Amino acid sequence: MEMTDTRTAIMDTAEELLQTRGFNAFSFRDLAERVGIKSASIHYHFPTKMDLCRALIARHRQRVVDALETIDRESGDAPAKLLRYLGIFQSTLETGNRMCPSGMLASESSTLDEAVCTELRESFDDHERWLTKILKEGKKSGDLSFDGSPRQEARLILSTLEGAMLIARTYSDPRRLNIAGRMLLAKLMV
Amino acid sequence: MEMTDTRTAIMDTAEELLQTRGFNAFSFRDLAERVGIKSASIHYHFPTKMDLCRALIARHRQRVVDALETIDRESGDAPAKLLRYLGIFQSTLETGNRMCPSGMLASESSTLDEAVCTELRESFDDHERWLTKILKEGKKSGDLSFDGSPRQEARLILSTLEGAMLIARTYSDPRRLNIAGRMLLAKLMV
DNA sequence: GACTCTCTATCTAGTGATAGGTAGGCTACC
DNA sequence: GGTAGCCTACCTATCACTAGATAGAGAGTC
Repeated sequence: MEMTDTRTAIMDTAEELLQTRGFNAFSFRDLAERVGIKSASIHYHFPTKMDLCRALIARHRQRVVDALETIDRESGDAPAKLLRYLGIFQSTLETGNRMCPSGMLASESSTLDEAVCTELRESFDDHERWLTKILKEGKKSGDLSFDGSPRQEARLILSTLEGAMLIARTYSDPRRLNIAGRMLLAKLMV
Repeated sequence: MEMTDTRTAIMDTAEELLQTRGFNAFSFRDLAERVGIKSASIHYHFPTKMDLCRALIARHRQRVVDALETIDRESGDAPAKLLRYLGIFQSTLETGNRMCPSGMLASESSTLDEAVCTELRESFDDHERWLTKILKEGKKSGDLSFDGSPRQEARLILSTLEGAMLIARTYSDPRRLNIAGRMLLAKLMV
């Protein structure tokens, strides 16, 4: 019907395939069959597969930024915010054993456009900036305690969660991520 | 099967391509051109691509197990062993921005054989077993200190290193892994 | 109301390139 | 003379992508 509906359906389906299979492991035909159109029609909305990739990562970034702002607005102290942050990763993994889109693209980064890689790094930077802010906040208020710099601790948290997702997915066991997340949080609240 | 020179050359080249591009992002033709033979000849040594994948992961597992045994034999206390363990990951990343083979396959696991997935999980189990042993050892001797169970701490360490590799690779910056590794170690020696 | 023109969103049909894999032949060594 | 190792030549399937046609909606003109 409307351009927006189909475009959104393509992106939603592509995002699911990206998160479950990887960007190089689904074709425009896979996508088209699921959406219920022909593969040629996808090219009308996204001229090349890289255009689709750019759109996916841009939308994902925006959603993450929005989610983090919501956490800032609705949650209380730093530990509460971090707990909700963990929740994002957990619910991703629990929804069809999906990997974080950024993490998946990171593993395929050598096969992607430079423009996509830049956007991908900025996606990780979004997480890093927010975590750094929360860690500073928590240290100042005395709710969190850690030895490294907030920026380095932020990177460590993100690395751990991405790695835990990657491995938990291999075992199809979301509890692995859950336990890793809770341990991570416990170490910050000693 | 004999380990002829060609077979080894195929595996070495395939391993490099697996670690840099991913298993689904290189073809038998890519492989053949680099080795200096025709793609049909690769099928003589490895009938299918999955056979090649199985051989790669089996060899990788053996090498990891051997490397860990060497560390056990040559290194002193638990912190020294963990430091050398980190060195394995760092040198992998510093050699052409390579990802750990297991980590790369993990991201592609949904496109792999069940047999390969099983071997992949066992590969992670190898790390987990060794780390668990070292952590128990270090706790007993007082060289290491941590709150979680040795097994859970082992999983956390492996997750962090895999995730840090994944992200460091995206930035082409091995120092990110180095810093993550050193922070991880520092937290165990408080 | 009927006409034309344009735009959107899709289709059919096909491109050249490349994927993994196969059949059968050549050559050198035991 | 059998076999190991590699070759040429080819297969079928699929890839991202394109050209050109078509149906429908909307706007403006008469």
